[in-house]
Amino acid sequence: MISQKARYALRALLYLAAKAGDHPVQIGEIAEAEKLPRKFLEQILAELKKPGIVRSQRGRSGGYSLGRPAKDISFADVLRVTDGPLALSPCVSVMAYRKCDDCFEESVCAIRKALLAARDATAQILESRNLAMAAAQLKRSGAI
Amino acid sequence: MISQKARYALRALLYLAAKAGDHPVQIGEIAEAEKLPRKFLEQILAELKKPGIVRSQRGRSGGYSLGRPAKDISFADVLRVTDGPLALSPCVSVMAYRKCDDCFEESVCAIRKALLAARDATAQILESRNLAMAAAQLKRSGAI
DNA sequence: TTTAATTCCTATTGACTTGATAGAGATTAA
DNA sequence: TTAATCTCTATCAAGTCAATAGGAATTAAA
Repeated sequence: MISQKARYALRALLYLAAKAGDHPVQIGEIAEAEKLPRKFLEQILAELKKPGIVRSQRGRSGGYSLGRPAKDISFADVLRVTDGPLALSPCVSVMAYRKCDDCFEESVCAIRKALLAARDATAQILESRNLAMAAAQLKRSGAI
Repeated sequence: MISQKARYALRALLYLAAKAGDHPVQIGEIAEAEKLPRKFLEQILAELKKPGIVRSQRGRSGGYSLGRPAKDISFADVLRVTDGPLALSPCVSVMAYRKCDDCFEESVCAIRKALLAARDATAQILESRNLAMAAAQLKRSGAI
């Protein structure tokens, strides 16, 4: 299951993607519109800022905007920030590989082989879905 | 990521699948062979017993064996017991559907659509891999 | 120059989950 | 009868999750 943090992040980002104006959006507006806990959202946006998924403008009339085009921000990008690797085991993570603590011999591990296939399938989907697609979907269904 | 419990469960089950004798295997043997914490393994096998993944024989010369043919125990079956639903959100879980707490309108949720596709991809893989395949793999690679 | 509005940073907290450990009870073959 | 096993319940420390809090830094506008 994804974390609450991930849900909040995705909703905030979708809001930014749907708005897509020229000037930044204030955190208060996002929190109110999407009914997100404001202070928690601050932390989340701070994390999203590090890898450049959002960028911020400080001071009066500051706010947040997407760090790059919505079509270049995938669900995988977001979930990796909020929830860590997509993989079901560190030994099959592409972005954050690590040997399992008690692994005997990775190359013959039957568990690993199944988890690797699962990772590839999940990543293929989540990397192919981006914020632009999701925002367009929302518009089509009249939710915005 | 899968839990430690899931790893232990899979290793114990693979041990049973590879052994595949007629009489049950004692928990002490499994724990020692696979280097698993014995008392923790007890709890795990108890959980696997409820849905019939393993069955047990009590008393002297008792032990555990697979509850059905290894080819009929998928990775998905095991992970659902140890780690809960495969889905990334309750609203896309097939085996344990639940509406998200703060969901506005499920049918137009853009997040849900992506997570649903991810679930299907993951489930397709994990339901198609079973203990018999994994055990055969181990034998082929000479690990047993 | 001041002020007000905003993001930024760090600490804290309660509830829950994880990964065990412990010990006694129930069952059964020898 | 006994010894070897599974069964059940309780407990625990450490970590994670989902927030909340308060003030510092920054900037546009008055």
